[in-house]
Amino acid sequence: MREMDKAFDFKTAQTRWYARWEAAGVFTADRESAKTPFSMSLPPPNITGNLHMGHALAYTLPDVVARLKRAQSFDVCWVPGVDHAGIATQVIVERQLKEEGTDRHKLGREKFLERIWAWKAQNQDDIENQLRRLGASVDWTRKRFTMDPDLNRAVRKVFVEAYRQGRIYRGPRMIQWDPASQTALSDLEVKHVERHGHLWHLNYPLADGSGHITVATTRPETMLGDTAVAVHPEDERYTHLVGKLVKLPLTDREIPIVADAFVDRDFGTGCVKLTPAHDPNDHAAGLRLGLPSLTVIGFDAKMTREAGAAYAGLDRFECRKKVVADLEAAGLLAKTQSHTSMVACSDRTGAVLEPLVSEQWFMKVDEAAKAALEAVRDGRIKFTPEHHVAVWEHWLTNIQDWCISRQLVWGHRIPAWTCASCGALHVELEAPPACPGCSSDDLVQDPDTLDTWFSSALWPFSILGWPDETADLKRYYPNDVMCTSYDIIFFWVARMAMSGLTWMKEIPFRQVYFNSLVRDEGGQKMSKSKGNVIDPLEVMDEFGTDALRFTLISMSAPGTDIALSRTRLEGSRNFCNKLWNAARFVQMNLTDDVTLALDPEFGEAEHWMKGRIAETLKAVTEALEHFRFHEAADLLYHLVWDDFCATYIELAKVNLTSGTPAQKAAILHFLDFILRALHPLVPFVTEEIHEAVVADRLKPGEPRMLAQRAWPLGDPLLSRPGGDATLIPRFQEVLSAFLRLKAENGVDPAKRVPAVCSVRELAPFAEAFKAIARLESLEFPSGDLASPTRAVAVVAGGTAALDLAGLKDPAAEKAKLEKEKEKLEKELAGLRGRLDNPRYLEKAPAEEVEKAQALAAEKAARLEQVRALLG
RNA sequence: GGGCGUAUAACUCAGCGGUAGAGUGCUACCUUCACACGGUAGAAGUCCCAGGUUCGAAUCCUGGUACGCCCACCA
Repeated sequence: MREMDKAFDFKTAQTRWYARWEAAGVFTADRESAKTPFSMSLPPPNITGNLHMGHALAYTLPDVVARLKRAQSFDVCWVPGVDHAGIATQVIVERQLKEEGTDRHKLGREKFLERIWAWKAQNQDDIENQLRRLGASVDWTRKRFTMDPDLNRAVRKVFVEAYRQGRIYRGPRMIQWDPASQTALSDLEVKHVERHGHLWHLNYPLADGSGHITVATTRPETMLGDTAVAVHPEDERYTHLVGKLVKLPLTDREIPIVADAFVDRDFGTGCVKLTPAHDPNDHAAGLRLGLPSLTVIGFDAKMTREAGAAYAGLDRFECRKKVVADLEAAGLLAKTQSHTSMVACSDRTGAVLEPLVSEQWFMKVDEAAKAALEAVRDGRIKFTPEHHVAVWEHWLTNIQDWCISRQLVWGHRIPAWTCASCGALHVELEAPPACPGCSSDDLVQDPDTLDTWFSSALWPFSILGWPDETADLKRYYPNDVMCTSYDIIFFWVARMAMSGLTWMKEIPFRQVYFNSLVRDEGGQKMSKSKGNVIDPLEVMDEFGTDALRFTLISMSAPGTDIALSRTRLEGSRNFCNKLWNAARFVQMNLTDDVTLALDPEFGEAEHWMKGRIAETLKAVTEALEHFRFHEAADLLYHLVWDDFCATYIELAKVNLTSGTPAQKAAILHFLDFILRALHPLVPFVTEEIHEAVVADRLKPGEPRMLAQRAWPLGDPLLSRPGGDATLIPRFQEVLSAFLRLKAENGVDPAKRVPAVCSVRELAPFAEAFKAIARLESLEFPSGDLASPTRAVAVVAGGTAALDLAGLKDPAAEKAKLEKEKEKLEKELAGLRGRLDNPRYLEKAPAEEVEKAQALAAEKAARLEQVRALLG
């Protein structure tokens, strides 16, 4: 048996074990198994980067669940994978090309794609290895990439079916255009950012020369594309002008003044310029009123020829300056106000978006949204924490059609072909050899790709082999649990629900657990620009993976964000080390004949420890099954530190060093229970200890690796009858009293003094008292212990005292007793107040009253002792 | 403009109807034969404010206040 080091060396442990688990197939699901299946899908990380702290949390929590379920004898299928991350990936590779002095247009579509695939291969390996370092117990034999050929087949299948059903359509519509990445975006990819700008008041002269009308705008450059000015139909200030024409400044056009109820009379001047080509509101109004649309800004965010010779080719923001200057020069700038507004920006590139009309593909989602709403309302899908339901309801009831086409190269290519000769559009699973209409073979595939989330939406079933009816699909769909971050509830969770219900006719998962967001020590969101990012890879190097996991788990109270701090990480590392050293101490004292096959011998301490483990295991199981990870971590922390290390091992030291094999077997069993209970949370340190201490002492037939051992809840040993559960807490109180008396009287803790105690039931613990509190002797006499040389403390059921002779500090003792008396009197007064209230006695549950009475009796007894000692 | 969340010890957070808790930090002491990534003892809280429900409220309700987040086309 290997000797254990003085401190837990996590670096070697965490590289050794994952490879062994994986090689032994511990994480491989078995579709032939007779066990009950339990399935999850890993939210696929983007191939664009390293694991960040959000991933660490989002993958640790389901790993706890997976390891628990595996131990509870479920056939766990947790499928991992990575996401191609359309825009993000393309932006990164394009940036690399730029550094090399080239770009994707020079390279050409095919070469560019090759380049991205090569980059992807490297990154995928990296991120997969980072997942392994984290300990994520996923089934690598089933790993997927969102652009794998069979996932592409699923995407094409959905696209073609949806098109045939009329759920997918193509058409010119106003979309949000990102000039930086040169693609359309969906509404979800738009972030509204507060920007300080101006509100310019512009005078538009009336064509008949009878004055002017003043409009207010934040985007003066768009005035070059105005096709009307709108006022509210009931705005008396302007009704007389409706129908008149104004002369649009800086152009030679005349445009009408129209009335529409969408105008807010109280904003600006109450007159709004209408630019149907460049504003979603104006676009809608233009359609309502039959106004022409004039595109003055192009896809490159530069002004078009339509903007006029003076402005064509200018960047939109340059043009803004020029338009303002020109209007001012013409005396038409009435006022410039500073103004703060929410500007639509790309979530990905940060660029200011341009609303533009263009030909795009859209998906109708109203029906699917209803189904998804229904599934949550009727409880088929449950959310933890539940408050996310409100957000879900709001978004899905106001959902708009989804713009799914992207003008990107990296992604699933849209399976649509246009005939170059007859112009017919064909949406097919495979490229048609010739146009079914005119037989021309000159078919051109749509160059666009699909929104990344289109393939993500199919993830829970596409990874199991859909559209084929595979055995995996039958067994593992729907998933039991989906653990993910709430910031992608719309992007991903809602869309998975909608597509699952549409294509599988069945929910994709029964339970969604939304994990928290990880923030920095001060509660700030981590971001590169703030420089407060804590890198999980570095944390794993410095504190160990187990410490990182334990910290995240212990801070994962549902519904609150996590402020990750160094001190918490240190605390978790210390905890792992504490466990390690307790195990090391046990191991040092075990002889080869001590095994888990021995029938252990229980004394009072063992009965108590057994009870503590049994209670804790029950509570931990309950907590984990309800996603109260922090509660499980807290319970186990105290079980290990307070109960096992501080109390039990101290009491068992005699047995441990000189006991019989049967007595030592009890200790071994307890350590074994603790390792099994902690393994889902801190797999590396527990496996390492298991190897060093337990693996050679297992019962015949038990798996040698902890990762394969069973969850210990319900083990017969934990319900062995016997023992007085109150004895150990009373022992602890008396022990603590002895130690305190030494401290209070300024006695060196190492000085051995004679002691007495009136609680005679504790006599069997005399040796433990003497060893731990370092007493010279300990008697359990009957009668009054008080004496001038004794320092006395009141404990439950009696008194405990040290014979200090000249060392006693009477003043300190008196002060202490006075303080205790005050406290007891106050507590007793509170209890009496309650118990003397007839309405309390009448209305409170009997159980409560009894508890209060017992407590009052105990306090009264103590108070009496204290008073007696004070004389 | 809507919606959600959070306010508890110096810090970070649990608890959420029946004697105020943890970790870290702080003070004093301890090189006790598993662990100084340790041990012992201790100090430390009008549980944001104001009302209400209740025998009883940090916990439930109402209204404030302060932060944080999400959604939304007011030019």
